[in-house]
Amino acid sequence: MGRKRLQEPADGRPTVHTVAARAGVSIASASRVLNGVGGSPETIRKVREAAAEVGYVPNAIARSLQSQRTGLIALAVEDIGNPVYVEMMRAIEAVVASSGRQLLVHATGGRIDNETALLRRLANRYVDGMIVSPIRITDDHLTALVDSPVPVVVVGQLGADAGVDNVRTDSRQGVALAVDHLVATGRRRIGFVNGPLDTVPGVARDAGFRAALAGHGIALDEELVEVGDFQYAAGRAATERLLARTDPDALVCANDLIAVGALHALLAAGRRVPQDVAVVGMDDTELARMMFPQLSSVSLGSAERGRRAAELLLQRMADATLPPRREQVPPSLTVRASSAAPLPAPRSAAPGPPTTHPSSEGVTA
Amino acid sequence: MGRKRLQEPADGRPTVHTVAARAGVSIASASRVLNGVGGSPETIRKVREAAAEVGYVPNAIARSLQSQRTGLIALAVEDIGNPVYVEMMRAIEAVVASSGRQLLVHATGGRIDNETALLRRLANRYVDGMIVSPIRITDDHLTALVDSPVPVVVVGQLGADAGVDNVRTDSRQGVALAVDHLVATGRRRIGFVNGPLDTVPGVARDAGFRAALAGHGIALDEELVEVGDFQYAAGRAATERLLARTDPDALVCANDLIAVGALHALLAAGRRVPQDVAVVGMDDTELARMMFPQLSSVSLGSAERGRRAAELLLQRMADATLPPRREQVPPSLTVRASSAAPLPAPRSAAPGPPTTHPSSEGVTA
DNA sequence: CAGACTCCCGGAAACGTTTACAGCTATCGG
DNA sequence: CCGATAGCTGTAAACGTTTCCGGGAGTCTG
Repeated sequence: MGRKRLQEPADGRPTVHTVAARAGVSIASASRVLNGVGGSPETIRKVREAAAEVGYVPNAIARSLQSQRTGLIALAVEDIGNPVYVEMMRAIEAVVASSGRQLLVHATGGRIDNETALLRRLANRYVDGMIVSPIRITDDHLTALVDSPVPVVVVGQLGADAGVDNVRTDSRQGVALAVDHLVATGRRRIGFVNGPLDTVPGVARDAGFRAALAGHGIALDEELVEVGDFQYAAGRAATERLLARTDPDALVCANDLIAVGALHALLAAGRRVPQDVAVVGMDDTELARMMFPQLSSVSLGSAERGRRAAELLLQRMADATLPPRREQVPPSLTVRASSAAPLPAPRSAAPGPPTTHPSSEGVTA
Repeated sequence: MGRKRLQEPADGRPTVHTVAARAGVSIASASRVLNGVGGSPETIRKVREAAAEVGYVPNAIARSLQSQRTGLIALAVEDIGNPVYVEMMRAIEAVVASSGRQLLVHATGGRIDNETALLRRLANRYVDGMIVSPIRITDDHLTALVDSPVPVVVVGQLGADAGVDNVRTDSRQGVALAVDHLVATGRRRIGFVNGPLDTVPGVARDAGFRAALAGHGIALDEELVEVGDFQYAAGRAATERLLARTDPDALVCANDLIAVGALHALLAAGRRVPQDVAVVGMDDTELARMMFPQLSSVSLGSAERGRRAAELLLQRMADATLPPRREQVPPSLTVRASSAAPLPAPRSAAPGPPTTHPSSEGVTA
């Protein structure tokens, strides 16, 4: 029997050639048996035996090169420490798993170059598709998205002309829901703790806050606005700065992490929540329910956005010729103890539970 | 010019053949230029031009098949919603990134089959190495670990004979630190809210708790022990059950998520923390500092374990012949407001900050 | 000016798998 | 008893890249 190539690679790991040689059959037969397609009983026995003896395990890279698919899907988010991305990830994971694929997550740490590098690297066929949720978007970035070799779906705001599938929400309206609720329950000195203004969500929420106040005919006192990043520590520090110079009766926070920081700062400063200051967070993550008192929060439908993004991606992977699609998930407010109505003359419905009973499940607006 | 193969694959994406043909050079030259090694100025120009014109992007899978490496490292954890894994991930990420590789995370959801499947799939060369932190370990699992085609490092308890690199802590001693502290500050009816007893950390912490109490000559009242899973909701529910039947003056919790649940249940039941009940968490995550009052917590050095695991992995990837190594990171206790000494006659040092000043940074034991 | 050396290039093999194709044997139907 | 057919097998090509090797052209040295 003339062997045309090395049976055992330097690596030492067996290949299909090793198995075939040992079983005394061709690599084609070996491959067929190993894939469970075809083969006579005798061949099957021999190949199985040989494979077991040498401890054969197929090389997925080689298989992928041949089949042009890896069965892997990637999700890139900036901060995996933010529970909102965890919820999104879980929703995506469910869809992805049900399609028989596996999900891999990468945290970009908000470093834009990192995210672009990831796109260029992973998307070069290591994964069959990708979902990214950027908070900053540059042109370079957008280019990388558009001519990615594999399908990409974006979760977040993106221009209609971007030519990329995307699922977004309306966080301006989300902020408006919070403001409306606070105004309706008698609050007037409403503060706002936002994330960075060089991020897409940051500017949207800022605009939403200003518009909502104006809509109620309330003049905005700039002292009531603070900016940090989207983290707990920044939210706490920003709130401390804000409290040092003025006296709000409510705080709208640009996400739940910030809201938790604000709550901490308020309680540490001796303010009662919600009696003295009402707090409303955003994203409606598990964290909001974990606090005491539980935090009211505006849901931006992250799980739903994740689910839809995953579905869009699977569809596009099945048919690359689909036109770019945009979907939108509406925000909704869940009122909990941190903003239950304490001030005189709450005109709206939603009487809310007594603030001393924080285990209430909240009232969705 | 005789073209021997299809220049444009059905896929439509350009390959190095496309570029070479367009530039009028061989694929060898094209490849060299694209990798920045060799080539005359003229050739370089032509190839670069051709590549840009057709929008060439290299196929990483094919490259990996040739080079036998992907530059990717995977981390598998059970619950990415638990901040302890986020911290571990950040530490790992830092090491991995500094080696020029990229980290991918996979959440197994604690489903053991899922984790094994991941091992068998990813480890088949999609990644160059893998760090896993399982909470349940079966024989099947262990087998998959041991004869994985790529290096694997385990974060967590593993028998010395397992033959796999691993980094672990001593969570029995961790629980002991918490109990010692509580006893030293005058607590006697110390409760314990644990995770499932079919997990490795679950049994270790249970054993640690019993041993520590015995060490202080305190008889264990079984009514003071509750079990749930390692999540917030379970911690809260377990604490509610516990409070319904008995009356602890302190609670040790098997992780921070449980501790947060316990804190919520205590406050909702009208107990003062720490005056009526002291609370100590475990893992010392960011969450502990976010609470009000801030939670005392036993650090199990997750960041450090992550860092070391990553280093072990990189070493093994460089030299597969290394003998299996085991490293251990000691636990340490950080005392914060939730267990500051309120009961009479605290014999130990660590006077602790007044409980009304929760922004203290804590005292490390 | 001859020989040695450098540089660049193209052909071809290799990475490990799947699969189209053709040939062979054995069985079946007429 | 012979031709068709079904099932199995092996050869070889293909996936897209990198890289070894030999040859040719140009440059430098003596």
